Amino acid sequence: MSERKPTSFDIAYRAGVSQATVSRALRDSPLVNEETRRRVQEIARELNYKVDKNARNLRSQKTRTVALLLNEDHGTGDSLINPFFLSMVASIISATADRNYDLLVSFQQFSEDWHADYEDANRADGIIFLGYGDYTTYVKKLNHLDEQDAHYITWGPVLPGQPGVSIGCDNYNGARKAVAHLLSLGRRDIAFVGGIGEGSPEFKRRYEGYCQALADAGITVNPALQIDAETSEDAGYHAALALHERGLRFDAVFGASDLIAIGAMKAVEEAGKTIPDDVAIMGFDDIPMAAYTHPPLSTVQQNTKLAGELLVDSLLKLMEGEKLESFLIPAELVIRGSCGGKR
Amino acid sequence: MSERKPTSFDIAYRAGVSQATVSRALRDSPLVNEETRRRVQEIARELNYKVDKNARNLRSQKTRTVALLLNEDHGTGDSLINPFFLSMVASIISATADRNYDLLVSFQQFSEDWHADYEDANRADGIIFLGYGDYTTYVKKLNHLDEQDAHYITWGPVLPGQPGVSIGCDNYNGARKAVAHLLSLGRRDIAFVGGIGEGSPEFKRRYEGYCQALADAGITVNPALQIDAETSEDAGYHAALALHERGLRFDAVFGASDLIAIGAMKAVEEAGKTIPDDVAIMGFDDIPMAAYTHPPLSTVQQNTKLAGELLVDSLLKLMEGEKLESFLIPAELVIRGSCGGKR
DNA sequence: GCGAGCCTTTATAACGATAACATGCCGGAA
DNA sequence: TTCCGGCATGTTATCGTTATAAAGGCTCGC
Repeated sequence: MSERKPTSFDIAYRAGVSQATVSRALRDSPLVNEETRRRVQEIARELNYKVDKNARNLRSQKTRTVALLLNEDHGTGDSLINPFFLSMVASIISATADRNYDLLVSFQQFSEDWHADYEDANRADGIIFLGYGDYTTYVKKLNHLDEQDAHYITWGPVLPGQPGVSIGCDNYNGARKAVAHLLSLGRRDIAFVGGIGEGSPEFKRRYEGYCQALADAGITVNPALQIDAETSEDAGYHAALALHERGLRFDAVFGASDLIAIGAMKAVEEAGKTIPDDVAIMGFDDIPMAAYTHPPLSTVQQNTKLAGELLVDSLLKLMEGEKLESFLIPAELVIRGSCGGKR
Repeated sequence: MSERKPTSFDIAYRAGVSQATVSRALRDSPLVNEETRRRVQEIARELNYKVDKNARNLRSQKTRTVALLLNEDHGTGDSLINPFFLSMVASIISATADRNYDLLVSFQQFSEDWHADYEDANRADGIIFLGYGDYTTYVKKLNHLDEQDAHYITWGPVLPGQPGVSIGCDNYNGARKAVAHLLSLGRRDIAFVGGIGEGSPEFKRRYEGYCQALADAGITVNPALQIDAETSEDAGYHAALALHERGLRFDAVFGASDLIAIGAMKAVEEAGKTIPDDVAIMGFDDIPMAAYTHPPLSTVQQNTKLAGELLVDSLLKLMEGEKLESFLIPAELVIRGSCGGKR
């Protein structure tokens, strides 16, 4: 077919103008005459010419590319990625495409030097972080990024003194609403399944919302009803099982995530209790599966579409030098069958 | 912090060698002395130097980047992406990261000139296509890619005379096994929900497997039991409803995809039938939700992890000039509750 | 003792664009 | 007529690498 990829020189030759004019014409520069521009663009189309992004980026020192770094243990076995993150990824792909940016997706794996690997290497103008292993070490890395004046945005907790700009879900009020709802249905002994250490500040914040809702109702929090679990179905299952084996009574389980809640459902049923009559279940995230569990899982919905758009838009603003504040997205309660009706 | 990004010249200066030597040393070229290499690499580390990817790519005309193009109508509303594709995306992200390649993800949207936009623009060395709208127009576009000697691989049907190399699921045998299983359980009137036109060859192939299984059992295919539906829960719901309104008797539904099957489940239940006693349900894909429906959906599992790895590996081989044949991945039956037991 | 050949390194030319500066032309004010 | 400013374009430098050619030094054989 074509001998060689056409360059701007080829177009310049055919159009009878200089190469610089071609470059300008193709970028719709006002410095070039309307008529010349049309001619140049016409020829470019004919030759199927496309600007070499590497050359452009090298010269202009911009990439119009955003990197998305996922922190998930994808290595071990075929452990699937958290469906909630997957929704976020989809939304971010959409949002970047809509804004005419390229998106580079990878896992935060081997290398730890994110900034160097992406921004310094001129592969991207900014980075979106999705997921953090342990929060404390994560913050250290983010501080390192700040020192290097990297452009990045994180999805996750919004805490005072936190490095960088973060977009997150209003975990506190979301959890509070959810627990308030359970209380309004007559539940009193509500278990909280999810780790609340410093390493997982979002769950902790949800726990605080949980505590506040109880306090609002004049109920004292029973620490024995809280049990740690990371966000997986398995962990939720085992935690709920352990809770049961402790011999504790509870008439509701608030899972710190849908996966946990779904695992807990399994444990509750295995213990011979019915959902929602004996035990009401409430989750957090609203992953696609939530609507399909039996009974369908009531949960706190995170708006992933909005989240993706906000992340991308905010990052672009940061890249333009704008100063931004971290931002919390309100969470909505989605009532399905698992929390039952009034009793 | 740092005034300016260090370049290979900075390292050269400190190491007391020429810039070219630095470049070679960092690439572990055998042309450079062991001692010099160590010194150069040491200094590079100290300065936090990273090769500028744009410069490198421009010069070497390679990007070590793969583009993943999704074909899904993400534009309209908040229609979520098919969960099956999402699993594929996750697997492809993993596979490219493992192979030390970068992955550019986008939607096939505005532009139609994929090759030009990615390979010609030197943004990627090859393209992975996931999803195709209408197959016939899709093939036309692929033919255009061939003319331009593009490097690409597609996920989807494997048909004779098809352009390029394709990796896909063994739809025919997967469907055949699934229907054979339904037959073995005593079902006789099995409906097929899914479009079987030229525009959706994979569903068509599944239908052929369905027909073959029936033929194997000496049952003549009843065309009235097939009804078109695109792959969405809604479409499956309405199709199954229509089937029911036709006044047809059926004791099983084979959905061409899990989403369709899940929609059909809803319709079947609304019609007052129980699953699986009155109507058995079988899906195809094994999306994450399949395990959570009520009853859990029996389905034909596509191995997305393997698929992603094969796609990436094959594309890399193609990029190296290797000739490859299209390949079908065997599909496994996953028996859950929705198809019931023997009767 | 001198050229051949190997090892290592330097010097210089791409790669294909954009940015900055210089030029030529034309019309209107002086 | 002359000069200046704006418009359209051309010229040249530059981005930071990798690739290629050239060159310096050192050993070795004759």
